[in-house]
Amino acid sequence: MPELPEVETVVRQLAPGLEGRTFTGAQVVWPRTIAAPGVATFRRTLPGLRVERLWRRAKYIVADLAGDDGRRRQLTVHLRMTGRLWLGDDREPDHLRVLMDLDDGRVLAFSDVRKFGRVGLVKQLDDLLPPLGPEPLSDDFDGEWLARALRARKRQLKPLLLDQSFLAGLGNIYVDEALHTARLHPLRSSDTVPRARAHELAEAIKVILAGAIRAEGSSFDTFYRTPEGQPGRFQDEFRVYGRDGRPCRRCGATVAKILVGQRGTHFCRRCQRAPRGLGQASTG
DNA sequence: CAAGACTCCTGACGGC
DNA sequence: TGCCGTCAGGAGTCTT
Repeated sequence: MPELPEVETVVRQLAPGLEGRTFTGAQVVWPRTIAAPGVATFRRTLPGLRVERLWRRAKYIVADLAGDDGRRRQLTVHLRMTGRLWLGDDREPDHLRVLMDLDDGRVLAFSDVRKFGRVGLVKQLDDLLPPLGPEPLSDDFDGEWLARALRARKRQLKPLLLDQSFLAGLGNIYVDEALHTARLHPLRSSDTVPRARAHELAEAIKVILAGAIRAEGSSFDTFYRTPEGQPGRFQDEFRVYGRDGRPCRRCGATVAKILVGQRGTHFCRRCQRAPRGLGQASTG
């Protein structure tokens, strides 16, 4: 599922072909995909708006738009689970949800098997984006910040790191990978993490995300593909995600899978010690 | 505030 | 072969 590295890859591949182009029209195949405004307003507003810059915030793809008449808007795309965004051809005719025409004759296409993805068009980004924590690859996020932030809360690490208002961009895969690298149990309470381990976790998050971006994301099923149609390569470097029942790549113990907050959670019982007060029963 | 359940969706997959 | 139940999960919402 697209997380920060996958969304970043989409932005990097699309930006050169999209920046400078002007939208000329739009078709909405599945109305609920449009988060804002209404479908009619979306279709009426988009034509004439030129893409000044394509960038990413958390897992949102954002296009800054400007019209000759001085209008300013921002187009947002959230891929959620199975959304795909690409430029140009008529590849993948199935599951198309929104088609946005460009002045060079190409189309910015959004497809989405499970229909969770959303496209928005707003005057101000704050009108659409929920509260978001810092970007994990920015200087705003480091071991010191994380140590304090963990201590200020009292929440299980896994759900906390998935919480976009705490830290932006992580999803199920990279949280499991980062906790494994930092040898922290997913159910451990955030306020019990020692300062040094918080620094390790922050470093793990940065290293893993950067590595995943270099590998153009992770593709372990048929869903995520880059805008150029290629699968990512980071799945080959997974340490725990999807590896339940197989040996831990660090210590050889069998990787466990439990449910945490309705999400499959993979970890090594030997490398990632159960926190005090959590018996075997509650750790799966 | 924390945590769990529920919802939105479809396709893949296991069992019979 | 086909039918049915289950599972997967990002994130918003609601309940405990």
